[in-house]
Formats: sequence, C-alpha cells, structure tokens
Amino acid sequence: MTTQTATPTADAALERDTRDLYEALTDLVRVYQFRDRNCICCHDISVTQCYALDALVRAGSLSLGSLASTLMLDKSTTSRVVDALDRKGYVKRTVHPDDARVVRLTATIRGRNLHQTIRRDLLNEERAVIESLPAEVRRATVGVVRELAKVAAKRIGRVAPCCGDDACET
Amino acid sequence: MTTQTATPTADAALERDTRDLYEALTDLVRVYQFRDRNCICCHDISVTQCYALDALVRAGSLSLGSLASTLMLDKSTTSRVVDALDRKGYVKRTVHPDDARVVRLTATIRGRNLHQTIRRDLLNEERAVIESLPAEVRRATVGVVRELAKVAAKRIGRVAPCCGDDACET
DNA sequence: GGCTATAGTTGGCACTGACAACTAACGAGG
DNA sequence: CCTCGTTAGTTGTCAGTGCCAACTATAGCC
Repeated sequence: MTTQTATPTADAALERDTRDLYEALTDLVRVYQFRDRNCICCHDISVTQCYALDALVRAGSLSLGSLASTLMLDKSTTSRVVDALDRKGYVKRTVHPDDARVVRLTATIRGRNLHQTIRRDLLNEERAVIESLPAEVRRATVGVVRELAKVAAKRIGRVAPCCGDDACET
Repeated sequence: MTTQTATPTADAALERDTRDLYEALTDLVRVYQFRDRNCICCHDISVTQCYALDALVRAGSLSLGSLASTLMLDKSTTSRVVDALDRKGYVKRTVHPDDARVVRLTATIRGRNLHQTIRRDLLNEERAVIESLPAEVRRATVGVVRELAKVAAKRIGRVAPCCGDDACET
C-alpha cells in the first residue's frame, strides 16, 4: 500500500497536502519576513543587505556574480546592495588578482561583528520560538524543514523565468 | 538564568536545534521568496499586492487597518498597495455604512479571477515540489510546518518594535 | 589588432516600507 | 450644538529593492 499508485485516493491526498502545505508555508514565510524586517532593521542594515552580508561571511569571499546567484537576485540589484554595505563599511570590494573584471567581495571586521550580533539576535528569537516544543518534535522539525528547503530549491532554483513550465500564459 | 533546563545535554541539543533550524528556515524562506517573485510577477501584480489580494479574497472583505495588520505592514504602505490594486481594477474601496471613517475593501470579480489563476500556479509549483515525497512524509511535513508557523506567529507576531526583549541596544 | 564574451556598473522605473504630518469622521462632555 | 480627543486613512518624504536595458572594461581568441 506504500507503492506510488495513481489511485484516486492517493491523488486526493496529494491535492489536499498540496493545499495544506501551501497555506501553512504562506503563513510561515510571512511571519519570518516580518521577523527579519523587525529584527534586522534596528541594526543599521536592511534585510537584503543582511542576507548579502550573511552570504559573504559564510563563504569568506565571493564575486559579485556568485553573490547575486546565491541571493537569487539580479546583478544590478546585488551591486547596489553591495554599494550600501560598502558605504557603511561592512564589506570591501577588491579586484581579483587573476582577472581584473571580477570584484572580490569580503566582509570587513566591522561587517563580521555586525553579522555576529544579528545572528545572535535571530538565534535568540529562534530559540524562543522552539524551546517550548518537546525535544523529539524539535529534532524532527529540523529534519523536515531542511528536507523541504532542499526539495524546493531543486525544483524552484532551476526555473529562472516566470512560473517554470506550467501556467503563466501571459 | 533565563531558562531552567534539565541537563547540559538538553541545553546543547536545544542550541544545536536552534542553529540547524535557523539555517534551514533561512534557506527555505529565501527560496520561497524567490518563487513568489518569479511566479507572481508575470501576472501584472507584485508580490505584496498578491498577498493583499489573497488576504482580501480569503476574508471576503476587510478594513484597511485589518488588512495592514494581517499583512504585518504599516497602514501607509498598505494604503498604497491597495492604491495599486484599485488602479488595476482588482480591488474596490467602499465606505463602511456604519462608520464613514473606515474603508471596506473587497476584491472585484477581476480580482478574484486573478487570485484564482495565481493560486493555481502556485499550487502547481507546490505539488511539483512535494509530489516526490512519500505520502506519510508529506503528511508529516504539513503538520510540522503548520505547527511551526503557529508557534512562530505566537512568539513573533506579538513583538512589534525591534527585536523583542533581548538585543537591539539601539 | 580586432571581436566576442564575460563581469560589473549605471540609468530608469515601479514598487516597498517606515515615520511623520495631515484630514475626516466618530463619540464624549460640557 | 460645539469642542475636544480618538480612530481610520491618506499623503509627503526618504532610503531601499528589484528588474531590464544600456553601458564600460577586461579577458581570451582568431
């Protein structure tokens, strides 16, 4: 009974799960966007700027192009986000030694400190959210979210224009 | 001091879960933001506008203030988002019969149709993401995400300014 | 040396999001 | 009835986002 048969029951279940998950994810994403806005912006940096800083600290150093694709943003947008971070002294642009076209982006000490501070705040929030859950549930939640992010990235990260294949009849 | 946890082991587990969940959720939220940008914008409407339309269709009709708090946005922002939807003919403003101060917002037929179309697209995407998962896993995922959204909303929806209690020394 | 491809930047535009200042209508109290 | 405080929305302003398209500069190839 665990085989992936195309029975009407299985179909109905998939439909229901799709709808339910869609609703739940919508809520979740909305709440986290709100949290990010509120939690990050009191630190002299915007949400997108924070994502960029995070990506840079994590990676150590990136070209503008790779940063853009990490953030799934246009290069022009990314360039301006970096402008802001550069202006505020959190990130430094240097020319790549082997290829003068590429810009090497690295977080400054100041940038790393800020990143650390914000990360601490966000982790505190996260802990507050989940500490009420029983340990097993928490653990399972982590697994599920991770898996979901992976699957979604595989499906979605791939399609650049519009809605992919189905839909979007313009 | 803040938490009276049982054992150091449990503490460590909580820390690890917090970190892991934070990473996973960050990824998840990023991917879904991207999906929304790409999936919605080919329909003559922006992401925020779509969220607003969705809230209106769901609720049937809302005042501007309640729409703002549903979306967790400032009233001024909300007003302008509604401007755009109004201009495009997806939403109508009417004066509330009992209180001439409040604006009743309702989706037009056009608005409901657009909503339906976009919803279909997003559900198709969602289905594509999860249809590869075994049915039990899917079901569990729905439960977990729902629970997480609920817990997060309780914790986060509450704190309006800045980061809540900890951090944010301005 | 000239050509094409690649990496980034800049211009332009619509929109987002916040705060503050404003207008309009409701609801007491006098 | 009129005034005052409150509540609901709108508008002004400003920084930032995000896209496309046009541009500059360097690299790599013939």
